[in-house]
Amino acid sequence: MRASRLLLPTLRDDPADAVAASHKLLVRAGYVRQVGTGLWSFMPLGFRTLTRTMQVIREEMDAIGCQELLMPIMHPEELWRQTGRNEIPELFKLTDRKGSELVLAMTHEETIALHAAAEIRSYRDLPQMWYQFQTKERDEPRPQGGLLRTREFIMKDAYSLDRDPEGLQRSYDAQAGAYRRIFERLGCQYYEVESDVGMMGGSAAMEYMAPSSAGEDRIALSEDGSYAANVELAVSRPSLPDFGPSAPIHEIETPGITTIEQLSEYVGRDPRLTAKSVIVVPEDEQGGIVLALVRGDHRAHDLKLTRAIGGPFRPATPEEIREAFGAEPGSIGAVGLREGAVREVIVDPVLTTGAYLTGANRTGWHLHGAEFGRDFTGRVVDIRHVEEGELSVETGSPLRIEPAIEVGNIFQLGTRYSDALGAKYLDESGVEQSIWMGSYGIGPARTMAAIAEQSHDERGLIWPPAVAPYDVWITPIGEAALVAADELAATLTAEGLAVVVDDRDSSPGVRFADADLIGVPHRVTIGKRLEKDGVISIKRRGVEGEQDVPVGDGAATLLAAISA
RNA sequence: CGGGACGUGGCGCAGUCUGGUAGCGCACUCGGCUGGGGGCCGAGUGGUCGGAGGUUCAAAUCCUCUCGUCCCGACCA
Repeated sequence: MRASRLLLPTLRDDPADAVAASHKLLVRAGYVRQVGTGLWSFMPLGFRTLTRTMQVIREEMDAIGCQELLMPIMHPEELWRQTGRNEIPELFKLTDRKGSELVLAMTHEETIALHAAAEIRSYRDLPQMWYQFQTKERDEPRPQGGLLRTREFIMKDAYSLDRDPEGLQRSYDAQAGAYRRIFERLGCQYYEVESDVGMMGGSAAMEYMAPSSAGEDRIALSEDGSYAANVELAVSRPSLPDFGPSAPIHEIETPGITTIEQLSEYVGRDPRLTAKSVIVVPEDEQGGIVLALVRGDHRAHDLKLTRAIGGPFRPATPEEIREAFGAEPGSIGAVGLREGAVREVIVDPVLTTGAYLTGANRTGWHLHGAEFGRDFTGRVVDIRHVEEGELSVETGSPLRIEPAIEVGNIFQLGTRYSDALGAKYLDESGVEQSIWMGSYGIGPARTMAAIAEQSHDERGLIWPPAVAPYDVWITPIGEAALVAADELAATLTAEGLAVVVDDRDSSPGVRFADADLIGVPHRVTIGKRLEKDGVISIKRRGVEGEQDVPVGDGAATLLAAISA
């Protein structure tokens, strides 16, 4: 392919509104263009990389016996009412000319369960695995970072149908294996981590996380590699203070002390010997205040606390705190609460051993030596934010916390969707049973962006070979060089490679800069040295130095490098 | 949803405070030189200053409303 015929809308400057590296580079290199907030076109270059990414995914899905199909984006809202997911705020809704209510699918569990209900009759029909590449629509509160978070995106979504939990586990494991091979082949560095089931519901879930500073998620990883989890549900062993002997609880005066730091300093005790009161108001009809207790040096994790409460919440106002506890914020604790002051006390498990310094519910006073069970109580739920340096529960290996981009996930859904839509089968003894479902997603465009985040330099993108839009970029300098370039391109193309001959009339420097920005793995320069020495230069993107080879060996050298 | 910022040729920006004939760089077109890292010279094309309303002799500039986009906090491939 001649570059002069390609749409290569490269930009010299970073787009002004871009922050993420992948956003800047994919726009600058001419891969994508924005249509609106969270809405992107894939230009020809970008579409090639997207297509190659999807092809790797397709091959690995096919390899585990997952069958490709295609379902519509627009669904009757009634279908979503059956699972209650029509209430999700991210769901786009519309009405047709007859007044029928429709939704734009954000995922396809309902549709799969609908088809399973209609087509699966017997245990002999199971197991099944189906997948598609289909557009998803999500009314995101905040699209972000170019391709990293969009309102419309193509997802590879796969679904498994099994007769029982054991079958589901086998399908889930097969998908996990395929996912590892996919990210491996794509050249996307990733971690497989335990994750929250979120809006999908279900029993088990893992996320495939591409480490990147642009990531919105945080994952906890043990140094020995044995533990990896999203901080949304990560657990750890915190360091323990020396509690000393148990003593009766007693009040101490702490004038003007409102923070853990002040308290710890004032009484001269380790912050790990204090308990912190987090006071929140659940945003539901039930009303009331929740008092959540974590150790003084710890933080409550919002999502963990949301799960513990069973729904969203907001911080309590100082007025609400004064009214419920009869004391100012900063002196609040769980000991000696009056009847009905709070809806519930939630206690982080760390606090169930030892004695703590905590608010006395009397302004300017704290309590020494409060012990769980003796002096205060509450529902024990892990709500603690795991911190860097804490130890893995299993092996005691230290944890580090890294930002990452969620590029894929797998869920064991169970029977939630099949029950809602009546997806059942008859077993060997003629008894009707629920179908066990799993769902498995990958965002190819987000994956592409994650790879761009992980693999670039100051000159531009550096694509892993599997996802590069072209395999070889040839820059001829001069008339004779162009002839040689076309010959080399023809040879390589016949071998199945995608090759660009940059015949544009720009100066060599401009063309080199474009080739580097676009990030094609192998670049060939054909110039003066062809006539002088009969050699051409081959350069690997992202690797220092060039290799001069006789023009006749060019194709063989490239083919060897590419198949290596 | 809360908070902040920005909309001026295709891209990146100045001009706005203090109203007075819309500018710079890049890109693009033509001619010439150049040809292994965004090269040089010359001549050009292209903008209802996001939109609407208002104030004024006069609005990119002041006022009101509105639309759009980005970033920071709660949600997810």
